[in-house]
Amino acid sequence: MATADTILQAFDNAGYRLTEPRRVVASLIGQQAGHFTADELLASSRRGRAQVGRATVFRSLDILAELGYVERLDLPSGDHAFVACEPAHHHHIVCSQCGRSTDMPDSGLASALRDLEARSGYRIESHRLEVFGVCPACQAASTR
Amino acid sequence: MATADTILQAFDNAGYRLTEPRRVVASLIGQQAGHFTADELLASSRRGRAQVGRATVFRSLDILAELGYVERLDLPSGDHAFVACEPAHHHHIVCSQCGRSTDMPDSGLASALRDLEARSGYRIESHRLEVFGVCPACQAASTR
DNA sequence: ATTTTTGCAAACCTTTTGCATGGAA
DNA sequence: TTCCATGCAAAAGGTTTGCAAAAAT
Repeated sequence: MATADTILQAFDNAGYRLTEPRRVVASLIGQQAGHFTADELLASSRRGRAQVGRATVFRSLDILAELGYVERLDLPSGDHAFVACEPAHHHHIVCSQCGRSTDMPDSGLASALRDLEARSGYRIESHRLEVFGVCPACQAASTR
Repeated sequence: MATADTILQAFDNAGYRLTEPRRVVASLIGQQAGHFTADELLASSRRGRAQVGRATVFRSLDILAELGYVERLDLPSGDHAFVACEPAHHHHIVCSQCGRSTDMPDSGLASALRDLEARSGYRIESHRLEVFGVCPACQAASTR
């Protein structure tokens, strides 16, 4: 998962200026345990001393999503959320209890898609897989 | 894909009353070639003689999504759309040109997920796969 | 008769935008 | 100094809700 530092660097490398609000956003994202909404990020900035405007939060998340350090997630509830992640194609498995997400190994999905491509006749351009479940830690917690 | 009749029956079987607006919505959905938004459905009702209120369109789509005759789709553009479908677990492959969607065979996804479950330690509860590409017909059309 | 459903309009929420000010390079 | 970024507040979508009237059972 991308850390605050990694995210800051990402802004820099992509030619964006390193501003105070962006430092704050980077740090806030680094602190999120699981997925978070734009509003939650905004709220947590308001809880601290370093405040950031609503528009800036959205603008920053936009950029980071573009750069791949954050990914948009559509939760089963219909809410839109984000998770911090590495900028490479991958999928997430999201814990439905704690919201934490793990990058998942491809586990045969790629070959399944090639198979599908051949069978369906579609030329596949992109895909999106979201898996929801209960993570090991939450399973352990509920057994206890 | 669910037809207008199938959808009407679905309302009935689930204990909802068969009203004129619901008939109209069912028929409009039956006419959609590919995916459609709530607003598009509303607009197409306005084009015809049979009008339906905005709220009713949303309420009907809610019910049908619940019953599984329609599925919510998150397009790569970020828009929310729906597609008519059969009420069984399945995935869609959506044409990025014409918007039509086909139910796709499972093609190894299930086993890939079992593998993932074993490897990640998560207890998988649900998943969501959306595949986007160009359908055979649109490929042919662009070659021509 | 009773209960559900509708339609309208207002309320809501989330996200975007215009624009003048402030800050980074 | 120049250009980018911020923050505000307003606008814009899209979706939901309260409520009285209308329709289905």
